[in-house]
Amino acid sequence: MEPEILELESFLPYRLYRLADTVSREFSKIYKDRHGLTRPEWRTLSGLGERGTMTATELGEQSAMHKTKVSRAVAELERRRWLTRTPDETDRRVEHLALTKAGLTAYREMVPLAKAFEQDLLARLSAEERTAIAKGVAALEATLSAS
Amino acid sequence: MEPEILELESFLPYRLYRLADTVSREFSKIYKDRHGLTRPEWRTLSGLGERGTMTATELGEQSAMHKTKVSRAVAELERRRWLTRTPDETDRRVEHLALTKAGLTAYREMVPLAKAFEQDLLARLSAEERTAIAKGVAALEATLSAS
DNA sequence: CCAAACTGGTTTCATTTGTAACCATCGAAA
DNA sequence: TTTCGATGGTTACAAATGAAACCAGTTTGG
Repeated sequence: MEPEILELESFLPYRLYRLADTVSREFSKIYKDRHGLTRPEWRTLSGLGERGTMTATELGEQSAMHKTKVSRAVAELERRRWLTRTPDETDRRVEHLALTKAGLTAYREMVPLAKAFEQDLLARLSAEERTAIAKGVAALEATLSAS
Repeated sequence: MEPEILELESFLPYRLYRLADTVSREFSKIYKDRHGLTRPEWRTLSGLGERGTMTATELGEQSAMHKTKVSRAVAELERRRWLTRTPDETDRRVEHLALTKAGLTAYREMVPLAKAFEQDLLARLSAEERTAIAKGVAALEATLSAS
């Protein structure tokens, strides 16, 4: 074990990134092929589908996107008429976003595909491995959100 | 549990991506602040520092980068005189890349910082949590490289 | 009240990225 | 051999991203 060498293969930040990149790339094929969505657009669709109504700021918090990404994704989904904006009654800076019928249809079509993707991935692991990844990821999330 | 809703917060691809993004962003500050490196440049430096000599293709495989990223990173490090290219004797398409003294110095400066970063991250977890993340990530890596 | 600081959201501009086309070289098969 | 498909690597172009400036509206402290 030479101290001056870093083994990239076992370096956690690198491994996490590569893993997430691979999984995310694979999954993105689904919404890209299906609807030509970008990741920010998919997350926006997904967030609104799940929660019903959100503001752009809330969307950014929920899905860990920079506000410019949210802004552009919302603009694109609006252009497709997949969502509408409703001005807030009391604060005129704020807009409440919600999916249209068309947006909801697309979302409902995506949900089973997303779940199937996750299931397929997890099905290749043993029960202990599934527990391990869940526990490990949760632990890291916890420390990172704390700091 | 409504079947038509996807909970983004517990969706593995999303969680992995967010986690990796957060960690990677945090870590990138180190090499960005220090040397103004991009991620592909850091990986190239790191790969060559670890292995000594590699071709661009090998670099791409080792660090999971598309060949255009490798190409550009190598060009930049060469511009800085952190690496040199040596034509292969028998195959004139291939170049063997190696760090110069300056490149090696930068690498050696980075290694302890990278290790400290990883240690700090892992130190916030319990022993079981560390085992869990290692096991879980390894299991996912294994199934993904298999498929 | 009113100025200053702040917040929600958009736009601009420079940088990074991905895709595909490309050039040169190599290897295999006819 | 010649030719044709694969391979190492670069480049060109379009799309995605991040940082910072920006606009409008809101809050706060004097």
